[in-house]
Amino acid sequence: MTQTNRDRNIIVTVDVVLFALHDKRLHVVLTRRPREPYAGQLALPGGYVHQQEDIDSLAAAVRVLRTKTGIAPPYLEQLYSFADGARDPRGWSVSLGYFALVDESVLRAAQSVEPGFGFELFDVSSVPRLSFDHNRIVDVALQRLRDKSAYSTLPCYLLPEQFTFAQVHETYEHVMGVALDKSAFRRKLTEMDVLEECKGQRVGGAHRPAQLFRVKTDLAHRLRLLDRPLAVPNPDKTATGLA
Amino acid sequence: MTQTNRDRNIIVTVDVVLFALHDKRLHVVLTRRPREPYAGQLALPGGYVHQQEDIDSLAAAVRVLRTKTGIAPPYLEQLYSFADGARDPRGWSVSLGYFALVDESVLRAAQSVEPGFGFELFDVSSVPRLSFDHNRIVDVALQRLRDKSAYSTLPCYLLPEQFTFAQVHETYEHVMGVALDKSAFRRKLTEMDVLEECKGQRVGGAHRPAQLFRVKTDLAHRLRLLDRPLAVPNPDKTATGLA
DNA sequence: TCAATAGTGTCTTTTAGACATTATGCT
DNA sequence: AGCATAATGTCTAAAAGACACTATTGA
Repeated sequence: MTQTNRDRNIIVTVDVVLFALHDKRLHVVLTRRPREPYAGQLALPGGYVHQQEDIDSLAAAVRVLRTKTGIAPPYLEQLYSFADGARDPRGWSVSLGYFALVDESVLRAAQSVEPGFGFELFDVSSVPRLSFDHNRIVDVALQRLRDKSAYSTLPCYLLPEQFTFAQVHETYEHVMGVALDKSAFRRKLTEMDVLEECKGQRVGGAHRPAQLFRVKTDLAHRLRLLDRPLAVPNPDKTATGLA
Repeated sequence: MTQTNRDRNIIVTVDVVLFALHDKRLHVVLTRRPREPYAGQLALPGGYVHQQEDIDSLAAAVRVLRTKTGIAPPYLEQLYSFADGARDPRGWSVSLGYFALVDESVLRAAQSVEPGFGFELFDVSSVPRLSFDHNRIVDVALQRLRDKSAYSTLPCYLLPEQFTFAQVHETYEHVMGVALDKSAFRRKLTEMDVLEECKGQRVGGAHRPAQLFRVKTDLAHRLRLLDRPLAVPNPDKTATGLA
């Protein structure tokens, strides 16, 4: 009933699945492991919980992400915990999984600041084999992101501060992997009253310029839930390039 | 970057929030702590992960629940992980939180088998002060149960194998804390095609007997998600006795 | 004036909310 | 018979789905 002496320490880490859009496709941020096990292999940014520094697991996730990638994401939430005796060759271990979203520009800023460390971006539809059970963690995160996007403003965290309606629309389509009716989508977002116009306009080439929006300041950095999920069209219409 | 020697072991436990209906109200199963810290105080059924016995955290939750309460719930899922340096006086700790649902009859069976151990049932609307951060864990579990009930067949796990339509209806109302239109609710469940008739009837007193149903066998013990949440009526109609 | 994208309008279909009505058994 | 609960039907209102249409710019 009590913890016996023959039990080694249980390893406790945090691992973060950080998503961003790149080339209109959802990508994951990965790092190379600096040491054994899996030295040199790709893995999620992660590391041990430091009892002295980290007041809780969220703080640990923030610290690890900052240390390994230089990124401080505006959205970071606990995903799931992966805990068993087989996922780490060193013994029974717990990974406190987090998932995070950033706008691509934040990535570029971070990458230039710390050129030695570095991280790599991978399209979620072609993530290579990762260390430990990190492929599974990515899968769970992807699932969660897709599910939650259907009934929340979560995908807005993948956008820069100002964006056009077309961009939000596109972002939802890329994240959810389906085509969404432009009109219905706009109606929904308008009724929900989550966006506000920026008075500046912007041209998308040689055509009619689009209105810029931002997430309403009073609910910026607050996730807004829908009363029902976004309607997904009936048959097999899929967003460009995604299934 | 690596785990230093001055770090004590991180404590890793599982704690289970087990819900059941009793007297038409949602209750939580609590136990008394056999030793320090909080000896004799109420707490969630929980305990250390045993590296030798538990292949993963789910197995640990099952074992702990069986050991402490004699109950093997049909529904058990990971809830959230609570991990910080302050929740346990012994040091930095991780609680892998699970939440579970059972039909009341399972409780009665367990309680009579093991009269020494025992657990206590508390109405969720009047849970006393608990050990550690267990009140918070209960709150999170309640929230999750309510949220998930709105778009799934989760509350069916609170019912016995056979039940009437009125019982499912009532159960949803008690769990969600709102009155649901009987007709619309029935329509929804019928369209979803999750229930099947049992050929036996049953009397509810001196009146027309109700048809008994069970969850369709092909999806028994499988959670079924709705494409949209259950409609909650417009204004302030609340279920009997709940807000 | 044309190409190309932004943004709006409108019709149809579906689903939900409200509530009336019928059904069935017991005493 | 009459009551109490079970079960169904119907009307209305509100969303969603589909898609056509208008608007606005630069070339």
